[in-house]
Amino acid sequence: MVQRYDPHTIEPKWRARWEADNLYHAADDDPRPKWYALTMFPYPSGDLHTGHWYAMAPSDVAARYKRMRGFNVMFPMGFDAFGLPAENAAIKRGIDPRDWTYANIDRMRGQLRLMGASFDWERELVTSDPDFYRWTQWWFLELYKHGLAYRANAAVNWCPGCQTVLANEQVLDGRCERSDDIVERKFLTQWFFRITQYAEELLRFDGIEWPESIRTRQANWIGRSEGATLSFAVDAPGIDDRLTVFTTRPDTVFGATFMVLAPEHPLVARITTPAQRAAVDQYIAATGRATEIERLSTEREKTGVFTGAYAVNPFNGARIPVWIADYVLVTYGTGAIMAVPAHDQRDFEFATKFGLEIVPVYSHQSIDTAAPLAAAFPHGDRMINSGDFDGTPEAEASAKLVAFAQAHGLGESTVTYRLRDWLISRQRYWGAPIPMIHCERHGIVPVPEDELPVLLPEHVTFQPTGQSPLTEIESWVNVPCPIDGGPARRETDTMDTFMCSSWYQIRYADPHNPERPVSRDAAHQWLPVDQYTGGGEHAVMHLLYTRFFWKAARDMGVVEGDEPMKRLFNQGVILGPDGNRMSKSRGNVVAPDDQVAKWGADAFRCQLMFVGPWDQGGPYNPTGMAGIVRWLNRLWSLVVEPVSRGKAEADATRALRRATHQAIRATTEELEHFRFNTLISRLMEHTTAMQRARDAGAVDPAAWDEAVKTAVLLTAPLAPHIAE
RNA sequence: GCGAGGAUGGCGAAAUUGGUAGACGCACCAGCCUUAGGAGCUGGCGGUUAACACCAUGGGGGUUCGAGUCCCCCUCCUCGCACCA
Repeated sequence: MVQRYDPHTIEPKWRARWEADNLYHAADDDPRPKWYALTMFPYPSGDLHTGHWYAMAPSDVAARYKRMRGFNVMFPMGFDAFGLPAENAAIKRGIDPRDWTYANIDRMRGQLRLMGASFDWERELVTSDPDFYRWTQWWFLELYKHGLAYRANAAVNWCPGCQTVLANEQVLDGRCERSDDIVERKFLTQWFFRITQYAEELLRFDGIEWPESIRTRQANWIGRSEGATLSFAVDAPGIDDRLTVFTTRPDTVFGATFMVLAPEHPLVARITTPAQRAAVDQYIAATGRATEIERLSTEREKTGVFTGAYAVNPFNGARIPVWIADYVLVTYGTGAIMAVPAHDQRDFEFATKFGLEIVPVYSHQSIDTAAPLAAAFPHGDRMINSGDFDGTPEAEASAKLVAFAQAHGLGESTVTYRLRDWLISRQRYWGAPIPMIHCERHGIVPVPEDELPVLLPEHVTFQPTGQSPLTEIESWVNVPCPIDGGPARRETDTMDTFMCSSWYQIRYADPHNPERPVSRDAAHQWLPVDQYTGGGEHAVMHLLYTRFFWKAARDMGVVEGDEPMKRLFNQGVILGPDGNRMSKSRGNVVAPDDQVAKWGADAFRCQLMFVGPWDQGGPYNPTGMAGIVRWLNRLWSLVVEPVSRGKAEADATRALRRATHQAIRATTEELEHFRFNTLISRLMEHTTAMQRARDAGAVDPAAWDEAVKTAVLLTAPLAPHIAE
């Protein structure tokens, strides 16, 4: 009696066997070449959803493929366990964030096992374990030692919903990336990482294969801009400050007819004249209330106020008014601009509205520069109204102007970046405490390394007050100063959870090391990641932070090489059958556990991969499951049921062998490029070819055995249980 | 506004460097089988047509012996970025 294909019998059986055999543990001393395959680890939200399967199952296929190709594959899994939802659960339902998180992890661990993925569970890590965050804190101290962590007062993004500050990368369209609340601007003293020190290097992607879209988004985010800083004297009695501006168009400096400072610019208070003070103060108050969204709206009409002060254009001695306006951002360049209304549309609109002078400094073949301009024209032919520079063609103008400025001490060529330093303080409880101590006598003192980890206290009360809940715990906050034992206080902010995910892939190489975050040997053996897979939504957050972190770690001598992940693949987003994002409120959720209970893990894995190209995502097709199940059934029958072996037609044998070898070739090709949908279709064709051979009468034993063996091997990465 | 990607049957999608458009699968239709099932098997399935044949890859032009693929224009969709001086 031949057994029928029954995933519910074979799947648990083989998963238990793999675990008992420790089959997928990647040993450090394995002589085969290593392959580090990594899929982004999940946040323990409580339930493993189809999105997780869509990200992880194909990653597992790729990892299994590499294993079959003779690599010593490490494919680890863990949990990105710090973060706000745990704390929100605590506030909402009175559950301890720790209990909530670890209960979720227990549940998700079980759900992950259903996938039949070849995870190396011996290397599992949980970022909220003291064994892990001890090293997160260690990195903080190292960064501090190397001048890459500092505390500063700055304009920061404040999320009123989350009651904490956010990094620039975590603000999307003026809203909190997590809670969607409109972000406010505040001036606070916070901890930063000096990611800008690596801006130039982060723009290079040498030696790594990352998607063009991610590279472009990172490059745009870093926003390198070449130009010059020019220095203008303030023409006011008793004030000898100079106003420094950044411009990409130093060649238009003779057309600078006024200046504009950001309302928050530190010189505003000093240069404002008594007559203008009231208007200026009112304007600053108004813009302070405006949200980032309102301020950045392109449609919005320009606003601004005259400070009463004047500056002197160092190139032509012109006395030009100094205004403040919120279209100038304090966070970019020097927070001040020279306004050239003839050649910059924003300045043009401002000048037109407030009746300021407009002086073109370029001739233009189709514009009458003597008549009033209808709009700014950014590019022209030759310089005019520019003294000795008149007649210079635009292509040569900037270099000439900068050389002049440099020679006369008026300015210099400068590169500016849009990228800001990474703000990592969070006024929240459920994160790794920043290992710093504030002492009245010694200032900021790092916690000595041998006192790590700074443990998160337990049994905390949660009231989102805008301050870390840790502030309330006097017994934790008050500590002796490490220098003289005198009274001091702990830093009560915790670290951005993106800090944990910036280095987790390093820890997987040596997850239980009590001495170091990673040993030299383990780092050398396993790092960097050979193939990283995950969502592209992290383009300018996690994927940028981890590159920065790696480069810093390299410069500390902890890791080798310039990049943390050699190859990156971004899968698409799997949607509900109705084409919308899966959500309980829409009722379009496909739950992996249900699918496994119904069809088996192999079928669900294959169906997710069969719906379309992996990087494209798209709606899940529940009816399509029938095709996958039919295929697995046909495959099973062909392999386990007896066939008539004997003298086959030469043509039939040849056709079978041809189909088998085409399948081998196609599988290799498709797997190398993550084309799982077409891979499955090729395997289906092979299955059909086998059926045809079997139904034609007797099969050639050698060709048949080869076809069976091949079908099983080629299917193994995709549907590991049935293949086993 | 700028940038990138996309538009192929009823549906998801295939299609090296230009070379039989629609592989594979779903759904559907017909038939077979059966203790009638969310089962299995066989065949059909872009459109018009009795057939021959013709038409067909968002729309319009072009290059070419030959275009889903290359070039130009247009429409729509998706995703980034967006007062960055």
